[in-house]
Amino acid sequence: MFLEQSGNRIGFGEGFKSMTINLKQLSKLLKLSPTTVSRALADYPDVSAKTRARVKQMAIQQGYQPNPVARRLQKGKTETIGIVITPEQNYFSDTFFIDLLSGISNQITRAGYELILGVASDEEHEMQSMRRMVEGKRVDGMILTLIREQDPRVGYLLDRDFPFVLYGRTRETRPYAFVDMDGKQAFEKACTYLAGLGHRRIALLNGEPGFMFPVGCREGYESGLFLSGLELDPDLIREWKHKDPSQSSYRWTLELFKNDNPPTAILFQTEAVNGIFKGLDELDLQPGKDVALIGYDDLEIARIHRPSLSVL
Amino acid sequence: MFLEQSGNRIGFGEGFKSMTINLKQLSKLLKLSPTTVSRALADYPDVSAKTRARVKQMAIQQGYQPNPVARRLQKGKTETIGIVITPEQNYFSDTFFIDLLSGISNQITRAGYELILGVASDEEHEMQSMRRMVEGKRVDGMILTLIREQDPRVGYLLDRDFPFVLYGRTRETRPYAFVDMDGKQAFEKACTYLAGLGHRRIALLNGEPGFMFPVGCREGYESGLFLSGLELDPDLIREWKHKDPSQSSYRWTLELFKNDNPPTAILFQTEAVNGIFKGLDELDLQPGKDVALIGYDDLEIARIHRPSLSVL
DNA sequence: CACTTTTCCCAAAACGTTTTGGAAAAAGGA
DNA sequence: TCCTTTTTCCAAAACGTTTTGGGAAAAGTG
Repeated sequence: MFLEQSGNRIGFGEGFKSMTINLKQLSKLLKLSPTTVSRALADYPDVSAKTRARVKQMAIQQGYQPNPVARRLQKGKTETIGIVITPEQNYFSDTFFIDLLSGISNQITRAGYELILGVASDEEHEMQSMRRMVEGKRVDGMILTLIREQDPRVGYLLDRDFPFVLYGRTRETRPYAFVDMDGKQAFEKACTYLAGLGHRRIALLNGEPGFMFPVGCREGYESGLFLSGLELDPDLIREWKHKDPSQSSYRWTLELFKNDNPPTAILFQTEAVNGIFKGLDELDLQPGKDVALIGYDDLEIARIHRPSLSVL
Repeated sequence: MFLEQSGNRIGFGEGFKSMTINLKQLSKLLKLSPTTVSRALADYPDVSAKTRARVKQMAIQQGYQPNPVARRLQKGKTETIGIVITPEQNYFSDTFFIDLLSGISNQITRAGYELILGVASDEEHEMQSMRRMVEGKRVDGMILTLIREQDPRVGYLLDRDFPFVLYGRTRETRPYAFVDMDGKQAFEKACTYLAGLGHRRIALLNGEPGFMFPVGCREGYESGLFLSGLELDPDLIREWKHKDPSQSSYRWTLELFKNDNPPTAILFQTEAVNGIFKGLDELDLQPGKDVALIGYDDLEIARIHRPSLSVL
């Protein structure tokens, strides 16, 4: 990567002389006390409609915006939510992740809050980045993603009663807020659907343990088999690696078909799609013809992929 | 997407009763004035080595961390850098983007600063999100990405002397700070390299105008042709759409080979890689054999792709 | 009119730091 | 010893807002 630079060095450190107006200045302009102006803008009932209107108009005219830092100090809230993401995250999806971030950011902005971002390269830094936000009193709440089955962050936050939401789930008995996809239901449906089509050898190319989502997917798979009166065959279950979904699922695909009684269908998370297709290609098997495929997760790559996939 | 929730509603809005210690409390503990404690921690020379040590030890023992909000108010700095990203960004790369974010975040954290994130879905929201940060006095400086050839944000920031750095470049005569890749040099090299191998019909599958990077790439391509004594043939230049690199480059690939005198090599940004391969596949052309390919940008997908690419 | 209630406004305190402008004590110099 | 300099500390102000706790004027009530 070639780097260039133009112009003088720019000092972020010097601070920026705000040319914007102050509450005190605004109140002077209006010949009112700062109290009244503040309360007028906050729609308190103890300021007359007339002055409220006058204040608001002047505020707009002067482009007044209360200094968020001062407000936060007084209110004792940071009006900020923290999120720590991991480069690993990207392997799990392509546009999905940024779409998630986008939704979060929009809602947070709408609420007048701010989203501060930490990027951590491994579990240790994840924890460190989160503690910096929490103990440094930099945020009012945390959003956690890429949750592992055993995730010390959740215990940490619960222990100190710090507000948070999980995107995903973990093994923790105490109640907590989370948002997650129901992999169990999806895989159960997919499984019974395939069985209904006559498939008897349905393979599962699952994520490896460590995160929660493979747990649900496996549960759904097993329950789907059971509901369809099929036996579970451990030889038909394989787990791709988080670090390299493509390679590992490619290898497992090859291996699945070394079986004397090979699968006629494969269930998988979309992370594995590339590897599976590569494997089938090498085995001269036509996806959708020789082998039925059902993927899970609405990832962009699934939409682009050819031949097209059944995505649940 | 199925959503679930567990536990009671958690109110981010109530604020969080900090159980951490205060400067005043700490100073009381030390039987010193807040002034002295503050200055001791900041390594001012007007506090004796002995008390400085005592203060620091107690601070660590009590887990004291100065409240960043209060510090910011007093210092008149937000200690915060803003960045606005676009979902579009994701089409331009896969892990590359998060890697960039990661580097930025790490450096910013190291400096004790914070990174606040805005996600904007289009140009209008990009501007709006940036203005919110700048005029709302929420940041000391901005980082801008996905810069367009004509980018009103740059003028806006220059006009009000607000510190910023561009990741990319724009058409603007005033000096400003930026970081960018030298697409021109890369494409020139690639072009002369191919010409050296004997290629006479080198196609360019470039990004469409609107951003700066296709400009540099095209310049490099043209200069490479010139240096190799080749004529520029407009029929060999095509532009993929930002909105849909895969589809558009797929179509252009097909069209390139409808030419009476088709190309023997293609230069492209890696965004186009999927479309090109799909096109060549359909035309029964072997990449690397029937057509030489050189891609640009160190994207993860290029590493995974099979057959492997020459990536510059 | 005298009293109470309502309306409208404001001065002062508070949030938790850092900076300013000394002041007291200790040390040095003659 | 007396004066100057250095060392070490601190009280008060400041950052820009919101909240607290009234207070004065206006409006209602008998």
